[in-house]
Amino acid sequence: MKPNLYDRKCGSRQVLDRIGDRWSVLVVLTLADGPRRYGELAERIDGVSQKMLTQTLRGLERDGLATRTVHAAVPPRVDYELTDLGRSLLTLLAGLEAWATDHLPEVEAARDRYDTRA
Amino acid sequence: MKPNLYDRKCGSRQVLDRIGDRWSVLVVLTLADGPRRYGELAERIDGVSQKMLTQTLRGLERDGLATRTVHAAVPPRVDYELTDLGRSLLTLLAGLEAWATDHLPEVEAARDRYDTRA
DNA sequence: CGGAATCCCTCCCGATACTG
DNA sequence: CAGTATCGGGAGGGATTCCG
Repeated sequence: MKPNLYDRKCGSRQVLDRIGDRWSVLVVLTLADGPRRYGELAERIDGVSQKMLTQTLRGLERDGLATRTVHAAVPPRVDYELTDLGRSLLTLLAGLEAWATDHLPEVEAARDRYDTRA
Repeated sequence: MKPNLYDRKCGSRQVLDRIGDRWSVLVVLTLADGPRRYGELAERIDGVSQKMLTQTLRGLERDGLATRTVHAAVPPRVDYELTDLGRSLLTLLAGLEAWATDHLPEVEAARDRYDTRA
């Protein structure tokens, strides 16, 4: 049976939920150019709390989109990296990022129109 | 100045937030094949409440992604339809839908592995 | 039929403090 | 440095009721 995105019990909807998560998208995009340390991610992604970053990374790890590598050293060093699966998603997310920046003016114009009229 | 997705004050992030909204994605996909009535949308999208559907449609309308057309008739009839801007986004979202269904088995397998190990 | 308005509650998320 | 643990506020969202 074909996965039905519109059925709330279908797993594909849960996959979409992960994609839809704001932090997941930003984290995956940040991992585009290769492995990153925890601290690097925290620094690059403005506004993310420690808690949400960790939680997001665990989620990505659980879904097989990223790997977590602990280097035995002092101070501790942990690297996160996209898996093949994660990279296959990256392509699509990069498209979304491009769309968001490309069409930002149109969206903002539409909002102004809507708000002033209403 | 180039829009910076990682800056929380940047408008592009707000655009991403709309994309990230679970109901928005489903509504846009449901509008793929042409105009739909309010009731049709409510029926096809499992689990959406009246309130969230209306709220989502208002949001899409505000951002210029969809139009709302009221037909003067009894009983009332309201059609929603994607704009050109909305259709340009549809392409990307359809890609996400395909990814979600295609890679669902891999994601579920990864989850099982993660959960049994932990 | 297609909403708007209200109540109400959950749980998401941020802030803070502590640890290996 | 890279987390975990805990607490509390606030927004998101469901259920219900009423309206044009």
